[in-house]
Amino acid sequence: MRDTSDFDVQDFLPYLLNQAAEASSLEFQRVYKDRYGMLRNEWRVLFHLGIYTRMTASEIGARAQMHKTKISRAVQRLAERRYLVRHRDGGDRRVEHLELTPMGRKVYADLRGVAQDYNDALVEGLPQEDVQRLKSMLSMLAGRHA
Amino acid sequence: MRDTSDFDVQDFLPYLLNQAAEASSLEFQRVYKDRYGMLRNEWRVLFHLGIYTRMTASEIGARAQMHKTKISRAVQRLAERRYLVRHRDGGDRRVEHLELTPMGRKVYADLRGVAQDYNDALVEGLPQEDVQRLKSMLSMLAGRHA
DNA sequence: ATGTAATAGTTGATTTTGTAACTAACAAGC
DNA sequence: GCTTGTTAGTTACAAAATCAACTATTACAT
Repeated sequence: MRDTSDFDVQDFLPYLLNQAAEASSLEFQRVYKDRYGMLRNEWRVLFHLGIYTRMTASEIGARAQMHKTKISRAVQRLAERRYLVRHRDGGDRRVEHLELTPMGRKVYADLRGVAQDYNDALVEGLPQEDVQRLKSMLSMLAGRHA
Repeated sequence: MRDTSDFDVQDFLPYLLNQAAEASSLEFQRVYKDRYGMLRNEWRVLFHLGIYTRMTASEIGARAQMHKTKISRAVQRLAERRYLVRHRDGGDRRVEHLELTPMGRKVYADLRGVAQDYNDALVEGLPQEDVQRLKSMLSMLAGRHA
């Protein structure tokens, strides 16, 4: 039934990572989708603005490793829903500073709470030390060498 | 600059997992794309057939956690390129047993080699024990939706 | 045997993403 | 001043994912 080689899909790290990422995102994804009709990229932008209060699209792109077109469209939809506003930059008229509206902050606060609970449930039962090691390995693999 | 809460994107496991998964898949993705014009779902199906020699679409779906439309379309393209063939089932005429052609096996062997090397490079420097623990944690996270 | 449900896999309509080209603004060299 | 290059962000079109509906076949209960 098995190939001669001992290499299995389960040994291939990118595959395992994708499986784990998809499975672990699924349930939470449903929350922001059902509750606010948001897409993943919109959630990511919202999350970043919730944490770093004021960012440009490029800054979000650099930090979240998202392509600028994804950000552009996510920002557009979040702006339509009045979850964020765009501010001009004093010196550089190409730049837009993004900030959550009070409504956007409310949505963020709600989802952050869900995310926190969800995250806690995910690592429940695992030793704190293992979780810490997992996170640092994932950060390393993600390429931001933490 | 930071929100009052101490919850960061980097603490949210699904986010970290997605970042790591995307980053770690990128380079390998380019190989099967550039070398064989394959998509990720096609690579996944090819990989499974390379390992388990003979599977139905449903079996692949169950094992790889892929939706049947993804598999259907991936199989279609792989069949067009003569990387696999479909065999009738003796008893059940709904079922198709899939198998790689010699050409398909050659492509699989090539890509498996690349995958192995790539995987080795990814975990290079990390203690064997840590890698094993990472894999088992990822399997756990991939396995159960909570 | 016959009606109903379930399963394998495909197809079509709509959404979402990805790639590349685009506009607008700034910056640097001459 | 001009030309050239770079950066911020948008838009257009093609590729792909998603979701639901569909065909064909088998299973199961009455």
